[in-house]
Amino acid sequence: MAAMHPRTIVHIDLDCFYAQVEMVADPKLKDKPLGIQQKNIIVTCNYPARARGVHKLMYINKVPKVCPDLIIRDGSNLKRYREASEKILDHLRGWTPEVERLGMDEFFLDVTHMVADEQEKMEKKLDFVGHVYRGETLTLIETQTRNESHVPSCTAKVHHCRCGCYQRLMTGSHIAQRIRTSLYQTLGYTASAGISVGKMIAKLSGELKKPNQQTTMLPAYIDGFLAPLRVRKIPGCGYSTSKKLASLGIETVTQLRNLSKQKLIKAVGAQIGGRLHDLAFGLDTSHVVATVREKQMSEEDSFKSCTAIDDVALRILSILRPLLERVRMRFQKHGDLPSTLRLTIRDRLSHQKTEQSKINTSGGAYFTTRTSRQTTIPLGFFHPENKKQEGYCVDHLMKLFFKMIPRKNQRFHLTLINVAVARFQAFGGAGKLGKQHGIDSFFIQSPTKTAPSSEDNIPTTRMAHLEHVKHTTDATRISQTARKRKFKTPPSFFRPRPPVQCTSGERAPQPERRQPAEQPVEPEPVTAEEIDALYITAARVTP
DNA sequence: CTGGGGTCCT
DNA sequence: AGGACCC
Repeated sequence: MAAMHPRTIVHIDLDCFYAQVEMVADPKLKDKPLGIQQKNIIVTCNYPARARGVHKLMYINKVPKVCPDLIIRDGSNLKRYREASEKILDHLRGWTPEVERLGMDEFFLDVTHMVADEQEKMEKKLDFVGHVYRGETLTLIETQTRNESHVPSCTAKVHHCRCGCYQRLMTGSHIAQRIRTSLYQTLGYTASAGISVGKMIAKLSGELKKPNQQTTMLPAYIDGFLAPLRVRKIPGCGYSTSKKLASLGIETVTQLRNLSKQKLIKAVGAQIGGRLHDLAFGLDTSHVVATVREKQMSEEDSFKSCTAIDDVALRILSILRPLLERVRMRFQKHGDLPSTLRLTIRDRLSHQKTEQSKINTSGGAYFTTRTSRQTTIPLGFFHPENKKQEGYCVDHLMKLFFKMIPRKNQRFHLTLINVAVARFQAFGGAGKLGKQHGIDSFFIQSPTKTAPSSEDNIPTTRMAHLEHVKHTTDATRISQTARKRKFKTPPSFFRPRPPVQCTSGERAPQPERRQPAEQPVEPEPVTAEEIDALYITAARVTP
């Protein structure tokens, strides 16, 4: 008979990740209260700081009261955190290829095979290592069983699962311990872990004892553990879903269990409803999906106010540069390039009206909603040898911006700008080939365009102008100088060779998804008239 | 007066 | 393109 709980899943959660990265880099910080700041917020902090009352997502102005000597590090540049996360991911993959990353600091490992291997080769473990949920009960039962004395029937029932999961989880707890130890010894990071028979329950188990500890959850205790939890604790049941459930009078898992699947699905949709119903009973068959590369890359910046076009362009530029750098690094490593470029904004003015309706319908705090526009771009566009990509990108992004803020006179009040690239595809086989064959061989002139003129330098010129704008505030004067400038033919764009072959062999076959208009349409850079209009608008909008 | 990322579903 | 979720 097939085992009822065949898998062993380990969830690894790095302790206060950003803070730990800083502490590993600078051990002096280790025992002092440390907070990581982004904008006006302490996004995370180490445990000494937590002992003083600092917590995640705490406003910076609250800090002096609770912890005046908090050491603060700036966390707005995520580079080192990304790198640390990659190292950790690689390290974990050394133990098993079945590693799924969630965010930067959480990892699911399916260690079923490791457990099986170990059980074949070695003596079976006789004890758990680390915490076991309700382990006292367990010890009591074992002692009593050994002594053949009376075992209360209800308790005995509880830990009795004959499918073999008890032994597997015992082995799993040792594997988790070894992984955590090696993580600490090789990279210096501590983590908490949860060990159980499914992803959700492993994740929830790991939260029971932190930091730098681990907890195993035996199937017999799952139902009892889940019963009193708020539904909001269930991964996948977020703010919105839990509000919907609350409106039905459902706040705990027990209440959720008493709602029919039909009603649940009606309330929150088939996907989430179905999942949630199962999860309420601890039933979780979702697989650990090995993490491959990111499917999109983005950079964003938030701020109090951005109301002028020039400001938009400059902010876009400053976001764009590190993003392009990341695209280059990825291309060097994996030989793929993105073919989608997206601009996202948060505009106070344009969604002010919806704010009211949002409050009315959802009855809660409004979330400033984001608006985005995206465009397809020829694959070769992002090739490192395309020296003008920075300027071209600003062109595209400004066009996308004007799709969202269309009217010349329309005022706007941005509080966030995000630039993203997506739809990565293999380009030219590999990053290095470019040099061997001469980079020109990777580009073909777009057939929709006439040959590039020698004055194909508009973006560069305009970029220089943008840099100039940075040091001046007289928008009117800018608009006049801009108008005098003669803009010529739009720049040419590149197309890659006929596709070489996607390297995504490792991915499971996907349901056939139609690519939107694969022909890389001419991206249409901003025209001279539009640029003029842009500056005129800037002049009007600027106070 | 919630950061700066990401994923998948509708 | 937006919504909801995760960290």
